[in-house]
Amino acid sequence: MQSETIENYLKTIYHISGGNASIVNNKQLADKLGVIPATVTEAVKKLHELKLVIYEKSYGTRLTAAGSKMALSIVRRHRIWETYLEKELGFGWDEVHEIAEELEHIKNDKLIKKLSEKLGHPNFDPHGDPIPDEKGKIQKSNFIKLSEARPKKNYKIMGVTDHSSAFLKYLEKHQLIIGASLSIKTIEQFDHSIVLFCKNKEVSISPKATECIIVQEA
Amino acid sequence: MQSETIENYLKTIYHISGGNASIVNNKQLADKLGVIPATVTEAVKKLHELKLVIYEKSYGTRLTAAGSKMALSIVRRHRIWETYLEKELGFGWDEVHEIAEELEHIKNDKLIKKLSEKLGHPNFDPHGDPIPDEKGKIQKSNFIKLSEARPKKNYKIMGVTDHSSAFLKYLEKHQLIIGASLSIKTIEQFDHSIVLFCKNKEVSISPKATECIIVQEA
DNA sequence: TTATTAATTTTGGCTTACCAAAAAATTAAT
DNA sequence: ATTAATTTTTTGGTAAGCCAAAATTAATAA
Ligand SMILES: [Mn+2]
Ligand SMILES: [Mn+2]
Ligand SMILES: [Mn+2]
Ligand SMILES: [Mn+2]
Repeated sequence: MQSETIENYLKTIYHISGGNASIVNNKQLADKLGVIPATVTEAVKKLHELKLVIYEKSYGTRLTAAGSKMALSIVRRHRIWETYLEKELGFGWDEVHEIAEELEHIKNDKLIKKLSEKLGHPNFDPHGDPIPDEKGKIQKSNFIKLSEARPKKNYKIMGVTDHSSAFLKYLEKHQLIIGASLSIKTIEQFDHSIVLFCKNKEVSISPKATECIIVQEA
Repeated sequence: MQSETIENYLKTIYHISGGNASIVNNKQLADKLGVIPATVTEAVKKLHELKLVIYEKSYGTRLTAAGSKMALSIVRRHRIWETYLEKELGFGWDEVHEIAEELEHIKNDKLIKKLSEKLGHPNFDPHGDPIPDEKGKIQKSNFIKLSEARPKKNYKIMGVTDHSSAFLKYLEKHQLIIGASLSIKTIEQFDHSIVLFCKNKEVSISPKATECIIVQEA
């Protein structure tokens, strides 16, 4: 199995399982990876052989300790590159994901070390996602989704879970960028859309969007 | 044919042909690419189909205009990355080639543009090799191999043609780095080894090494 | 000009990573 | 408890990129 393929599988398993090595099924993997489930079946069998996952037939797949370690290292590379592209090379936060998707596969520990160093060892990428350290440790946080926020309270935007250019541009338009402060005015009970104040303007955010914005109570 | 494979073939054809689209044979390609000639035969047939080379059976292969353009763009990416790794990230000139060998395949014009910009649009890489511009144009120079230098004259080291870590470390040991001035003391007629002065020290350089050092008359 | 050597191509085969379609198993709905 | 829908696996097949060995062609030496 080619290294880049392995890495994309491990990373995707990691992301779907939410970082806690919980079980992932073929359909989800197939969808995220853009292949059909039959292809996933073959792949996870091989990853099992490599002892990077535990694959139980007709049930699902989860990362082993070794697989988890590899996944974390790929996630680290991805997020370091995203941060570097934004901070050092002046790319927009909506542009970096796609490029990092390729750069993440360049395996040279010294390279990542130098990039991280130059950035002052950042803990979060431009989307607010935590960057695992060399050992794979991720900084804990009390972030919640905006959809879980309570009325009247104040929050700070810490990240996003949708990295698409369309979504990020939409956020920028409303000045809903990382670090911005906001307060919840009301939450519509019938459709869960949220009306909030940000930069002295009132904005109504759809439930789909509130699911993709990560905040921290201020 | 996968893009990375195509790129490595085109780049290698370009290098062997010395940049003038002259004919290249299978054996040379096979050696440089680390495959057997049979594999090259198959590959050049496909590249011919793609109109990137002209392949004439049992005779040889040369780049078309399109192939040449692609090759130049890969060479540009490679050398920009090498320069960036050395100048911005502090890698040694003996370390950058290997990493650039991977980075060169990331195709994002804006990325290369930003790197080049940050470096002030350099014309030469850490080994003294010219960096083609966005249009593929290469700066002309009057560089010669040290093996072609004349006694008594003074020269400046402009580059190397062997990028191996072993060779570059050997040069550093004798302070024969890019930009260094030297004068030729004598040239041994029987084996063509060269005795030269550099940094007030006399060094004898083997013919194999003089073939790999590029100089300019001072 | 033969004979020998070297380079090239052909043929047959392998592995990886994918897909399509059919079969089997699981899960959800009635 | 059946039926229907969904997910998963199996089976058969493809294209890319490689190799080994045999056959061909070209180049070199005798
Ligand atoms: Mn990837
Ligand atoms: Mn990110
Ligand atoms: Mn390469
Ligand atoms: Mn170079």
